[in-house]
Amino acid sequence: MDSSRKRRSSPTIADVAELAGVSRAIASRALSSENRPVSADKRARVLEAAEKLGFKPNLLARSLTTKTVNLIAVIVNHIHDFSDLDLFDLLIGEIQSIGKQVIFLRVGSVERIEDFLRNGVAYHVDAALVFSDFADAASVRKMFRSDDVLMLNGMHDGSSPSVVPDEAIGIAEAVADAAAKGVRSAALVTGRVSSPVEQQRIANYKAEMAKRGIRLLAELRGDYSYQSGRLAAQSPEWPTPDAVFCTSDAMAMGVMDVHREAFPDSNPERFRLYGFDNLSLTDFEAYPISSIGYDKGAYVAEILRFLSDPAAFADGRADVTVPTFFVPRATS
Amino acid sequence: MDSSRKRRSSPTIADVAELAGVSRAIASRALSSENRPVSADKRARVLEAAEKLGFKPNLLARSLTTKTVNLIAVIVNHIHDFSDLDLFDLLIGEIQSIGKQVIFLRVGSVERIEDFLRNGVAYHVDAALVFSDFADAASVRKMFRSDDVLMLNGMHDGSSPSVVPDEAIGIAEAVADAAAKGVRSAALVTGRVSSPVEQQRIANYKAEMAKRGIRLLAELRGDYSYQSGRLAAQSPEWPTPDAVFCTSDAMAMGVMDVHREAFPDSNPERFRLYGFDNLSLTDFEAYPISSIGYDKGAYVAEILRFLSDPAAFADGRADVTVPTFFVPRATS
DNA sequence: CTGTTAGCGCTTTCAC
DNA sequence: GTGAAAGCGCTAACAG
Repeated sequence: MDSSRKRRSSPTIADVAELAGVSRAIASRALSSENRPVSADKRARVLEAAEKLGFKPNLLARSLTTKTVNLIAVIVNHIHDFSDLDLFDLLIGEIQSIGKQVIFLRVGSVERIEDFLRNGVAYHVDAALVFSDFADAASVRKMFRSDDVLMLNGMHDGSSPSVVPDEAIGIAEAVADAAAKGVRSAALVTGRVSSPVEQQRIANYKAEMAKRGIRLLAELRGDYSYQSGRLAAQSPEWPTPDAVFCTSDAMAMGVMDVHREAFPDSNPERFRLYGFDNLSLTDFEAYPISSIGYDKGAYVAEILRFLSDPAAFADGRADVTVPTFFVPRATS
Repeated sequence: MDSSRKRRSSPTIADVAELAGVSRAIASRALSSENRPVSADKRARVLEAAEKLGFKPNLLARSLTTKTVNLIAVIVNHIHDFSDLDLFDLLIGEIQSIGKQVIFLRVGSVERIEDFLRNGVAYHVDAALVFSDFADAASVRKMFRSDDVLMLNGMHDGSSPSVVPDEAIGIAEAVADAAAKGVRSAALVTGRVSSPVEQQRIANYKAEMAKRGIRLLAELRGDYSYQSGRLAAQSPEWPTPDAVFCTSDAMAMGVMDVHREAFPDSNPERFRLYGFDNLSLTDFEAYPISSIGYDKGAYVAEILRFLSDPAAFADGRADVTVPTFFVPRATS
């Protein structure tokens, strides 16, 4: 009579134990992925019972005792900030392959961060991967009550580790390529300068250009978007440089289209064009833009290394970098 | 002496209650978003204590009793299947705005689905949104032990509701546009025909073409990608049609590039070109492809309507549709 | 190896 | 209004 309790909701481990004729503890052990001590026959009985009942553990309940949820928060800006979709496809796949799940937090502004902080959703994740540059490490640690925060937005304080592409390498290669081809002057089309990554990127370009004796004729400010690239190219301040360096491929596409339009038959091109990000788009024939990229696999591998042992990762004091490289295409 | 327990981990509701000098039950009620009965002064004391301690409720523990986690699973294929990023940006934002979070499940194949089924991660979500066409409704319901499954992949059984763009409308408009411009013959470049959505899409094109007296000269099979569009256009079977209908914008881009290359000066174009998806890419000057799209806001609104009251949504027996429309651009 | 016993942090009866 | 107490489903001691 009492065995008919738990009518409608899904079977619990207690049901499995009862059916198998063992204690809950034994059932728990038999079902555990780790190798807990259980006699062979009881394990078999438990497994059979679980199968028969269609038992699925309640991971929330489990996490209450184990203090681990197998949930990773990925914090991004608006999603079109993903300069590279492939990266996230790879990342999510890899995270899943180590048995964890990804919970996406889209944080389009500083206020939203405050919002989450106040309402406290999605705490208790095992770790947080921060791509959004609206969040600093301290805020995120506070937000998730966790020290396992990996900064991927170019920011880092002393306490949280970070992984960043080493942009200096690719930029040096690109500028060297230009110099080798006789470029003496250039324009720089930039993105949101509020971002520390962007500031560093611009500084790298300037340093390399100075080193190679390339004169900076103008610095046009965009926002990484195609439209902002178009606007820059149409701006009255637009100079007549030997080369144009854009801090995003989308902006380079905009620049390219404006000039295709203005000088439909210009052949050879009026300037050498360099983008940044190495979007898969640049493999399209209409936008064969030389760019700067990095090995997504290596990058994700570092992230996974962090996830599988955050403490060890942080131990390596310095922030981890992944090298970038220049990818020549038709526009240079 | 005992008040110093709970040293390092985050404060629990018991800590708050203790500091406020009330019982845990009172603290729970005072902190609840619903209006539970608590005297004003105790509520104030609790709120103050919570603030002071930086208390954040453990949502997992809460969900153990409330049976609701405020977690929505979004199940996708590989991420580049997102024919439209904007959609997911919008979707995640909206879901967050109703206080829920998104957990992303990337399921690249049927085997992966089985995998999840066995390991049973991420159960107990409140609802699942299925974009992946590797999962049928029954599997997903089983997978999540939940009836609150919304099919967005074009599949549906009798039990789970669905939302789909009504492609017939936009396709009819596109074919009508072609017919009005004197198109008498056409080629069709298709995607993965294993997908039911694609099958329906193709059927729609054929029906409309028949209706308008447009002859189908060839049906080339691609996989939605740019490269497959290029391949189709280079195929020996490529006819000389008045128009080319592609079931994705990316394929149309590939077709366009191949022909730009083959006939650099062809002006007017040798055929009218129609894509599908209305990618934001088609706003780029280099790919001004006429396409078929739908209102993402309306689509997401329907999804949200489901999320806020799944039972009511399912009540309206029929599957919900969102109209598509033709978006003319330079290529038609 | 096994079962009993405590909880994890929170909400919710149910009496007062 | 309030608090004591009973769980939610699971795992982790601790004795046997």
